[in-house]
Amino acid sequence: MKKKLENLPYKLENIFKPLVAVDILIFSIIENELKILLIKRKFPPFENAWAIPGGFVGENESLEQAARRELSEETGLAQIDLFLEQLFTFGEPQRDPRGRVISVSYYALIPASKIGELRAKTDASQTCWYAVSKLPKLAFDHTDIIKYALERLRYKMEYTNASYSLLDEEFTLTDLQKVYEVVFARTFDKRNFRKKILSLSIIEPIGKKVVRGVHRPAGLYKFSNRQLFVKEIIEP
Amino acid sequence: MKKKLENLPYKLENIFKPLVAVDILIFSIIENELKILLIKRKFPPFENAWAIPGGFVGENESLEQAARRELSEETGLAQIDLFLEQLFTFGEPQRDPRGRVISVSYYALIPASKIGELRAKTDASQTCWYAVSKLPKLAFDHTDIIKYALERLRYKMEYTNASYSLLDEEFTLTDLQKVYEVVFARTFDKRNFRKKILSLSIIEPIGKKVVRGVHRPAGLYKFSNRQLFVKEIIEP
DNA sequence: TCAAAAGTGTTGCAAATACACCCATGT
DNA sequence: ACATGGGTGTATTTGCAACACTTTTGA
Repeated sequence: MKKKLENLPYKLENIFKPLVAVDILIFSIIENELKILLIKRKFPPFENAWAIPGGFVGENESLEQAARRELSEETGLAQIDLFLEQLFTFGEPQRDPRGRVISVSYYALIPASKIGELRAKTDASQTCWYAVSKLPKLAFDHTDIIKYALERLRYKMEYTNASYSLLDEEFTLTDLQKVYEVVFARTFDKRNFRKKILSLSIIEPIGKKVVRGVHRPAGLYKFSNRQLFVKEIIEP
Repeated sequence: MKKKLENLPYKLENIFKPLVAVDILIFSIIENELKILLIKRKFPPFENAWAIPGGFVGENESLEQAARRELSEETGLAQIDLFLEQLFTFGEPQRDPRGRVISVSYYALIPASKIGELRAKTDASQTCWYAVSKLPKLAFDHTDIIKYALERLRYKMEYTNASYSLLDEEFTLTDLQKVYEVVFARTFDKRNFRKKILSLSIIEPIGKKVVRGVHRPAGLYKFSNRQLFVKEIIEP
């Protein structure tokens, strides 16, 4: 095979090779707000501006592996069952002053309870969770990327079980409803919400109750399936 | 700015740079079947195997420009109002024996009537339209890519006006229904289909009729908007 | 006994589905 | 006059949206 590859009508080493980066948008619900993890850039370009964390892809890692590595470096989390999905690949020639950079973006959802100490990376002097409704001015085209990610996130939550990744394994129906209310920035009717969620059969009661205040205990539920699951869209 | 970029804690020239290719899945409806344009590879790897057309990204073109260039090279079509959308970026380290290739895939929809002479490219000894239900064995992971594209295409056709790009500017309601029936591989009730499509206000009658056989003439319609248009998913 | 959240059903409306016949045309 | 696809309306079902009160608990 090696031999055959020498007969190409072009030389591989003459083909233009851009830098390839992976950016990761890490979302979580913290204090009843949808927040995203941003870093303050320590080096040019956009030194000191807030930005989506990311890094260059290593020679022997897949794009998703690179995204998981970044996710783990930023949050200390490396679980397999975390929601992580490719978002879009940006490749405008002029988007990065360092030269041609193709940026493959991913977005991840993590439960607030699992966020440990945030780690400062070599290329970040600070790290901060920002509510998506109150973003600072961002480096590159990162504001647009976040806006696009929010559309996708809302859409995903409509027709998949993606919300499993914003909650603990065990949760109450009110917890789940709050997740939807925060992501969609609106309220839902409690009775209708429960009816609908239960009719989808993506969660099931675990038979336990939890007392969380001076009121009636709430039943606990879990997702039947902690992999991404798409409901049927087309009627059979 | 140039000066600042010299103080980086890393050397840009030491960072790994993969090859970046753009693959394009070109769909059209031909003879009542959903077909995709494939090329027979003239050079290794996968010499003589059928594959999705593609090529490397040029130094000064955006990813979408590269996709449009490939589309135009393969089909001779370069219209702006053609449906063209990014599909996914594949980057497994071992997917191409030539070395690390990141492949950004796009998919396009073109009307059968506009397909002219197919052009043979330098890296294709043959070009052929295959029905997606009868694909040959394909190079790389291209079978999976097509499968994924079909899911996206069906989904897009459910909640957008993407079908404008599979039809001529003027079409009958039966033409439109056939497009949906071919893509979803099922039939629809004529009355319900018309009611639904018309209620969406994405097409409008142009007031002309066309006689196409020994039967009553059919009214012609056009899409009100030949850019991608997403219907509202969330109720306000 | 009170405050606070949990839990639970029904009704009306809108949208989707199922379904069958007449119309305009060219031969 | 007939074969062919074009064109149309209604009844039924289903899913969504609006809406309010009782229960359980700890203080």
